[in-house]
Amino acid sequence: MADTERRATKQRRAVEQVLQDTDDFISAQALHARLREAGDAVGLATVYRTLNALVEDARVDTLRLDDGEARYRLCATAQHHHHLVCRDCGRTVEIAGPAVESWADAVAAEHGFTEVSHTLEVFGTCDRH
Amino acid sequence: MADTERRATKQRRAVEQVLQDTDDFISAQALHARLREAGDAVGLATVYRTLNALVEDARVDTLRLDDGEARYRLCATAQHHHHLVCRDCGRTVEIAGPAVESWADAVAAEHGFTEVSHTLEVFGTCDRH
DNA sequence: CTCTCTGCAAAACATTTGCAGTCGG
DNA sequence: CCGACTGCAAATGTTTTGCAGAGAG
Repeated sequence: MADTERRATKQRRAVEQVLQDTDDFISAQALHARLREAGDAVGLATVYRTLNALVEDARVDTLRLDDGEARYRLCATAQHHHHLVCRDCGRTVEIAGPAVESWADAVAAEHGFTEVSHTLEVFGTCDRH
Repeated sequence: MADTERRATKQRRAVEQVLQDTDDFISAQALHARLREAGDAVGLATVYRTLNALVEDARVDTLRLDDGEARYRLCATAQHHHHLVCRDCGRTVEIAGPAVESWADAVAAEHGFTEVSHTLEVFGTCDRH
């Protein structure tokens, strides 16, 4: 059920288009709203379904903030990376942290943990809004 | 509203007791269920209210997983730290990562970000369940 | 044609809130 | 006593799902 063939429908393309045009993380609700303004009448349920499919295919990243709303963003690179997100304007920069990766692995191994993975997000206020 | 005096009620003590007895992260729902089994009839709303109060007072940590359920855990130390969580048994180890802290600050500054904060959680499979 | 995908509305959840009554200090 | 705290139920907000119909291949 991972890469089962997926149809190229109008609404799927519309969702991907919005993601493409958005450099920052966007919530499903916001994405849906944007589609409506753009004239594309895509159902909210479809937006969720499409988003979940994309996440499953590892084509988008998910970010869970404390407000209970999940944010989605198209992955620029398929490889593992982190994000530097502006608290105010939402601008996002993809960052790599080689040192962090190995540190996490090391610490985990030290405690007898294997199959290590991790999540790391950096937040801040950017100067040029 | 931060450290406004807080009353020591039976239900508050019950919630803290469960947290005390739980070394791992636990969801509000699970905590509530555990209270019920224990005979303490504490309302779910009260559990949430108490948990939020504790978070506000920085006495517990919050962790948002991808299942949309927030997990809570009593802080061992008041200072900033991260967690190494076992995917299978939920065992949690508090870890410190001085290098990560400074790295995050540096990278953020490099991109013109200030007021930097971050979240970092490490997951893995621990050998001794 | 067939079988997946979509829309809509209802359902399912987690969490919050309004309010009257309770109880700690 | 007084006001903060609680319980319950209703309200909220997000995400999921059931089902009949639409459209891609």
